[in-house]
Amino acid sequence: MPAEHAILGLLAESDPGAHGYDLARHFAPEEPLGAIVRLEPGMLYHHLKKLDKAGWVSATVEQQGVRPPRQVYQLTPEGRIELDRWLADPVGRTREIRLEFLVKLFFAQRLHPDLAGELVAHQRETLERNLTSLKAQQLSMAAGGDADDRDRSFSIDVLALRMAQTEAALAWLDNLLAGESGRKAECS
Amino acid sequence: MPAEHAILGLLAESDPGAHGYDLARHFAPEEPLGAIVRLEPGMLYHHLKKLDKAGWVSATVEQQGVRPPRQVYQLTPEGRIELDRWLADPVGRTREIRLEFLVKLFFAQRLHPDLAGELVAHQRETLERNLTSLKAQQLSMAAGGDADDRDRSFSIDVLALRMAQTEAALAWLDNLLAGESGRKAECS
DNA sequence: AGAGCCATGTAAGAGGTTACATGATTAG
DNA sequence: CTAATCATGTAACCTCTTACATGGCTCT
Repeated sequence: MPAEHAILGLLAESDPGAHGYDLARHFAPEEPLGAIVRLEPGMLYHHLKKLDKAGWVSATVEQQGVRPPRQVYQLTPEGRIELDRWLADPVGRTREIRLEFLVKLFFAQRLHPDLAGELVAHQRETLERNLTSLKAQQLSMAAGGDADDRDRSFSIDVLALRMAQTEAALAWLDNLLAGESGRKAECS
Repeated sequence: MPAEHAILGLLAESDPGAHGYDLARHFAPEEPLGAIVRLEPGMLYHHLKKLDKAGWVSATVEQQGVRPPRQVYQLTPEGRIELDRWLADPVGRTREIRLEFLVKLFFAQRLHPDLAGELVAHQRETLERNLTSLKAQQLSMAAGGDADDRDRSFSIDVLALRMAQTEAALAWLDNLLAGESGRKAECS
């Protein structure tokens, strides 16, 4: 799922459009995007066909003599709408921060630099809600006595891990916001 | 992969063996194990067949009159060896802590309570190494100047997230160790 | 009488990985 | 001469998800 939106994002940045091989380069492991999402050529071409069928990209064939003809893809207006909707939508679970949110952030900074801060803020709120719910579960876990001691102590450890990971992500988001406004202030 | 080892772990705990439906109960979402790994019945039976073919479990059929016959599975000696090997082996990546390591911890505490602390210590070392490598990448990133500014600043943010998540996991592991030795001291 | 438990599975399909095929061109 | 680049894909193969089929039994 994040891979397809990453493709939409790349097409939004490449003005006359791009063909599969062009896009594949951005998913090489040394590129910033490839360091987050891995995408083999086979899957890339598969996704492009799916996006075409969904009406989010459109292809125009470009003949090239001896090589296979290039399919040059462009973002359609519907595709752009879908991309913007996706970019504004924070991820629901903490574990999705590492992949999907990073991809959103990557493209938000490029396509809507002024709205990237809003994405971060919304993501912060979502994680804050998750943290609250984890705290509630922790309380009910300490009280509720239908499980045996080993089970309860283990469940408490699990909750503690989830809370620690969520808190770490929240702190990172705060640093992001501080860093960005900091850089803005430097320039003014 | 963690699901199959969880099955081995459950069979190690159930003495005369267990059939699929028995095992499935442990993967219900309200059970401590089901809160970590989700496993639908279809996949469970599939895994049991795979484990049988691998020689890690063996099945004996138990007729039941009108209902479909029970396949009662038992852990084989090879299965036990594989389980113990897996239990002693820390996970390589921080993101595997949330799933695979928690399953290891769950069974380590039940099957080898005295070795659980060792697993945690080994996991700590592994994550510590990961953290060192992330720090090195961070340094080379700040120095290396072949990328444009946006790319570099983004890559730095990505590294900062990974470090924050790894540090959170390390702190949680430390609390685990402190908690366990604390509980041991209480009992003595 | 109807819901849900027991106990096994199959079937269909989505999604992903890995490896390969093509065949000229260009760089070391 | 060898290897990589260009540019597309296909094929085989896993894994996982979702949903369903069976059919008697027990609880309310």
